[in-house]
Amino acid sequence: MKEITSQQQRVLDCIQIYINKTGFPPTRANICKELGFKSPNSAETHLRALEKKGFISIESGASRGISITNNQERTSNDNEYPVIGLVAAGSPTLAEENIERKINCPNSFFESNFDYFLKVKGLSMKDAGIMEDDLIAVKKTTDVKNGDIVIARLDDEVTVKFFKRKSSNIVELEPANKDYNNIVVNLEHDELHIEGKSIGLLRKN
Amino acid sequence: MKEITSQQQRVLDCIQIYINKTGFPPTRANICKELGFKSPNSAETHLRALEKKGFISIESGASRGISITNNQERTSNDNEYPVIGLVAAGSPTLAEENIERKINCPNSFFESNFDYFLKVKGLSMKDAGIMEDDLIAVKKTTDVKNGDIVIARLDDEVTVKFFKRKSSNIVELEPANKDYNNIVVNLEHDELHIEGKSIGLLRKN
DNA sequence: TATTATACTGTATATATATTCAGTATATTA
DNA sequence: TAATATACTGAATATATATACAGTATAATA
Repeated sequence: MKEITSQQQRVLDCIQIYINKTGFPPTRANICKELGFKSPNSAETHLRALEKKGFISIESGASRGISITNNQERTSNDNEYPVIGLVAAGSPTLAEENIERKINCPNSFFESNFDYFLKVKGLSMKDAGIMEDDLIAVKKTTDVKNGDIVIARLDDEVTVKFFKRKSSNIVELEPANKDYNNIVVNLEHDELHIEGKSIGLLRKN
Repeated sequence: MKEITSQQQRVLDCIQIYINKTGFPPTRANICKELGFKSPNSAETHLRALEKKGFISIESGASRGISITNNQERTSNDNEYPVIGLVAAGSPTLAEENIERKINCPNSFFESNFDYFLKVKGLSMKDAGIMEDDLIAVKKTTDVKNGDIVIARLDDEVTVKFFKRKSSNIVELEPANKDYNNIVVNLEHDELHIEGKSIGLLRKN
């Protein structure tokens, strides 16, 4: 996010105030009237500058097609949670390219704090009520107990399963669907990375 | 606030969703496209009806000059949604004694507005990923389509099922669990009251 | 029975609006 | 020094949009 000039800030404020007051964004002419400009092109150029700097987005051709972008600063706010979709092999889960979108959600929404939403692929946890495209609230931790629903990484593939420690060296990842088999992991040979555990679920019909 | 018809509700929802998605209200043409109308006047007349009933206000002459009226109910509890547990026979669902607690949640959390969370009892919708003690986000409406997950009241008992209209008089309430049977309702003899439909789900492990 | 509300299609049009082009001027950067 | 960003005025225009008008049809209400 680049620097904003004082005039551009005035225009940005004007847009926000107008939306708060009326429920819809202003036209170029509205902005001119509010700020005392005499040409609609004054507003236009400011809007284009704000768009270029990422403060707003403008839908081409649409009247009043201005929307204020929720920028990174607001995102770092404590209740914008990223939604992680398909995780590219080898890339860290929370890498930029894996973030599908963000969801605003109160911090104390689930029983415990969590770090991101994971979009579920497949039906391997169907009998635990976890369906395709459900969003799992994931808490990043390696402190997992038997019976926890964990997000595990095996050979660059991310999977959601029940966690079951069989012995000091053997861990089983157990699906909740009889069409799938348990994944037996021997920690001596295979690298198992526990990304975190599920502490809740969100579904949008 | 007068009664709203199902079509008017669809238009109102469409406006809210459009605003959530784009940041600004739709034009008449936008609404037509979303809802399949072929004439802009279809949208226009619905908008005028919604305005007359107080659900929206329209600024004359302004493009996209629609704003959704925040009525008293919505204003009083900003985003505190009640959790409804066991519903006492014969009592209205949202009666004080049925409210277990409240959950703070952004208004635009699910795709559409909703009215309360219903705590699920039993496993009759297990194969749809709805488990015991899950919280269903319920939108109060009688405008339901085949395949919708509806909250229905039959003989003072509240149940969550798939909705399936078989004929003008026959409605089937279909569980998502082969251990349960369809409930066939003959509207001539039995009284079926649709409380609303599920628009999302929340689970806390 | 007439009236009103709902729910549409289809056409037409005045005007609201975005957007381009032509200028002027100042300050900053390469 | 040339180029670029900022900050405007003023005029012109294609088109996006609200809105009226003419219909059709059904259901509810007085």
